[in-house]
Amino acid sequence: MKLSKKSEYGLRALLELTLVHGKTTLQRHDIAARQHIPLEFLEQILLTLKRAGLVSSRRGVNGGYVLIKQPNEITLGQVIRILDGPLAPIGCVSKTAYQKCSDCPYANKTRCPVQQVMGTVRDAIAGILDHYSLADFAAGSPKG
Amino acid sequence: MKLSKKSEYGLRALLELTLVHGKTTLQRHDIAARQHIPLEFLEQILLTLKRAGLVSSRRGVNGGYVLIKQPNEITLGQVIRILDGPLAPIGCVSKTAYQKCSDCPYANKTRCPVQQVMGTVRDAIAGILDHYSLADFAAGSPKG
DNA sequence: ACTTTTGTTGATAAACTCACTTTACTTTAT
DNA sequence: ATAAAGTAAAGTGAGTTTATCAACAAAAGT
Repeated sequence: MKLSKKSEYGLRALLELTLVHGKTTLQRHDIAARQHIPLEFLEQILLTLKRAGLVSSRRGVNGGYVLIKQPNEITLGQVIRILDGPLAPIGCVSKTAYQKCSDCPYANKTRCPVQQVMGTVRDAIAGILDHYSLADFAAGSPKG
Repeated sequence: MKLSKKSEYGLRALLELTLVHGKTTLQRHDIAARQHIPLEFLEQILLTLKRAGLVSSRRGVNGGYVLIKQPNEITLGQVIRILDGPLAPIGCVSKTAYQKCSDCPYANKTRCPVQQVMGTVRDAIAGILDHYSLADFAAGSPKG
């Protein structure tokens, strides 16, 4: 049940971009310095976020990164799915990346107890993370 | 945000023990066969559960494993913590195994946004898993 | 006593993932 | 041209996951 460093750094990076959204761009090393993220690892993460369409960048001397969408249009759930994969604790309860369990004795039959509980866990996690936007995140609001 | 095979197998094994609780004991290979768990891996898991005081075992010809506590006294949260460690997505929001983040720019200062959200996620997960007992699990009830 | 059936323990290991690092570009502004 | 920036892919070392194997220890039945 763990969040990877990759996702954590990704969220922190997007937080910084949210704080300057509409005002200026931020360069890799600015983000890295402000959030204590290893520079080269951060590059990788920003690149993934770029491919996913969350940020855009400009090369060259006065380049840097900017958010491509409005902060209230990006949820933490989206970000974590991009960087870490599905939120669900187990493939057979994922809604965005369902995978049937190959060797489960309950597979395709009556409903599996594990599937049942983990389904509610998934819904709880997604319920929070998919309703919590970058805007909420930056504001530090306790609930989405 | 993933559940390990170890925990999944552990839950499935305890499920079988719950189903026969008070009636009979179950041997390793019975559990393994019923839930499609690799036998030697299962041994390891049962041993961990034994050390944690959830099950006991008897050797010899009519030996096997039994639950040591009542099924409604064991929660899925306990089991997963034993086999997988803390439920919290990140060390600094764990209640059973807190660890302060070493290199977070918000460490010890004002409350960290990441910590804030992940705290609510932890509470949601623990809220489900710590109120869902093996008895509920075996009954297949949709809510704990 | 002896043998069989079982559980216990520790060592080993393949496969994979995580968290970076390195290297080699390409683009842009001046 | 050149220096500052981002792009891209591959490499790496440590650790975790998911097992497997073999030797050992205890209990039951004969």
